[in-house]
Amino acid sequence: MTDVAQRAGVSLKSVSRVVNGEAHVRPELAERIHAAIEELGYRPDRRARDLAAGTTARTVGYVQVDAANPFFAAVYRGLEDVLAAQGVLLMAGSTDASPARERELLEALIDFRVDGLVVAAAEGSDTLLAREIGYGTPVVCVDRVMTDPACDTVVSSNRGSMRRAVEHLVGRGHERIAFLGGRTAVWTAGERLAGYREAVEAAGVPAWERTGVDQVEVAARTTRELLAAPAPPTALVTAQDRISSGAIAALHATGRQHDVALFGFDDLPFAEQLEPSVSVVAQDPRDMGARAAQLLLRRLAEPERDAELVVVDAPLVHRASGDIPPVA
Amino acid sequence: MTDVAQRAGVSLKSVSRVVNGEAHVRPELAERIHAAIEELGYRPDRRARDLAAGTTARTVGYVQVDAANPFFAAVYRGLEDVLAAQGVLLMAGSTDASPARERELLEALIDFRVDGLVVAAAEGSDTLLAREIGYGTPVVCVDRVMTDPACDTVVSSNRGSMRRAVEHLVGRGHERIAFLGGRTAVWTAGERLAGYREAVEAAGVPAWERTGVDQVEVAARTTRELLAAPAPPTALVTAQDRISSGAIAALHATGRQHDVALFGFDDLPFAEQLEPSVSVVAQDPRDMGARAAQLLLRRLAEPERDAELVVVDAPLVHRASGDIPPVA
DNA sequence: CTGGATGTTGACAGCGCTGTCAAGCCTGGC
DNA sequence: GCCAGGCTTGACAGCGCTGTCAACATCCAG
Repeated sequence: MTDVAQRAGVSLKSVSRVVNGEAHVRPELAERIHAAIEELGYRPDRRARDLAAGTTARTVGYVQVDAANPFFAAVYRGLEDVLAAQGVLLMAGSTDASPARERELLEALIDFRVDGLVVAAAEGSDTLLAREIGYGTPVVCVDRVMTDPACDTVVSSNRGSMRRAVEHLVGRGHERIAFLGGRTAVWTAGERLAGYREAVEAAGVPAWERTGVDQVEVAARTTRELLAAPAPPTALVTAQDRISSGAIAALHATGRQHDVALFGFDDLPFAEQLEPSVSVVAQDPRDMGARAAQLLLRRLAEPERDAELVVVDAPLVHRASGDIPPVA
Repeated sequence: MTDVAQRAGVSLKSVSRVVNGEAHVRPELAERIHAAIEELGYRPDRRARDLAAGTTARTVGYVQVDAANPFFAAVYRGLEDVLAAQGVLLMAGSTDASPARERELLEALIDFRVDGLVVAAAEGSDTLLAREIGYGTPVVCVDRVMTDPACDTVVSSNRGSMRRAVEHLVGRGHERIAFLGGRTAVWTAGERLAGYREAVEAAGVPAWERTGVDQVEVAARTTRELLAAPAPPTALVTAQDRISSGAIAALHATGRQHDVALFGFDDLPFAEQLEPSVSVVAQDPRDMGARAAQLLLRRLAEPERDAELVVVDAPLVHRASGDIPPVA
């Protein structure tokens, strides 16, 4: 900037004025400055500007479990959809469910003085987050619920949708419905399990639970074990996309895909084209991201408002696999 | 920081020393400062630190077409895999193939003084990018090639792999092989088309090209049109995942999936479980991202080295759909 | 007990920029 | 011709931090 000022033969302040489009600069002078900027390829330093003006960086930090996972990628896109329109940039990182990494990320983001944080990482350093909320940093939780302190939150209707999916299976006459779910320490996993339990209890059919499944391969192996049982389940409920993938792979590999009903949580690519097509509870992660961004923006505008909980309805998408009847 | 210094009764510089773990601070003093930091919940401001120390922000900008697209999300993850280990944070944005948005993003990223840029957006403001390279900003192109000035680049073996896929189809006896590709202004789309042409010309079978297909729905419609022709293609080659998705949907919807051979570019979720399972050229975008990050890191270390072109081999994954013979 | 080496601390300038404020200029109305 | 009022410009301080350097304290060898 000093170079630009020198080249144009003006003071720093005049350059600053031109760069920021302030009024009160003689057109002739402005032109000279523009020329100097052009020749030097000058771009102002946002960090210095924000520091000097006391403005925030207009950036938002996004902490997710895994950027390559379609769910989180879609949330990211949803955030971006609304944030980019406001000129807000995203800084993001994956935790791979490691609390240490989450802590590291959160701290790095805070050190950069992001305007707000969106956290889509189910487990982890609640304490650090709680503290940060205490200091007034706007935080929105996605797909995770924090109660102390309360925090703006966006979640799907995990429990209710899962319950309805299981009820559908019950309605088709199933009595041996196995549930494959993730680690129950994860809030959403717990909710979905609870939905399953509500449904089987209400129907008076036995609960058959396998939790702690968090990889495709484990889901496939578990499915094979289940199918090999003397009285195997006639229906499978898979509590998230990776588990569905594993179960579908196992079902196809053993040729049982037309015999065992399947209801998955999370929509799947090619769910329509698979044979049988697969019934799912379809979350809309992009929408969740967009809502999270809106919540964040609103909190930025009104810091004192009460924490808001947005529950996005995740509808059932009925396809063939959920309508397979129980075999005798 | 001033608050911390006051509370601990020391100078700013001592706090700075403790925060940065410099030597030459009496343990007792350090402890007092730590206590003050703890009580005040102080976190240093990275922007101010970088500014004062003249260090870079240790951030990398990633410009992609669409964060929700699995290919770009995987590249992102690959970048993160190697960058996070170096304590480098990513700032990313989607362009949706809009040059204006790309320009905006690039400028914003530059204003934040990122250490380097990774660009995975096929079309766009080469001029701005070229200029930035001229100013010495490290830039790595992924899935796009820029020649003037040369720039570190990571691409798949687009042309060769596509040629081999078509050759495989030819080897199975196909003579009516239709190609569904994206907009040829996009470098990768052009390369894949070129690979197709090489193969059909060598085999002496007619070229049958449909380009400019860039949405799932368009791909599906085009596929239906192709199949409705008097002498429909006996094999389809789809030049990217979204086109494959559309073609597969159309094939299944019309019940022709077992009659028409299909070879797709980009691996697909459930490619194995679909019936028929689908043959593809499998790019490894996560690896591409990792290599891009390595290239960037290397250039950061040695700014003067020649631009490097990394071609990642994209192997053919033979499954059932590529082996369907031509119907008479 | 002295000198030099080493350890500890803080004052101060300055990173690139903006806010404040005052100085100098021009305008038009009387 | 004079002055109030507005326009244009730049000097300067300071955002939160670090580098430099000088001041002072402490230690040990001779």
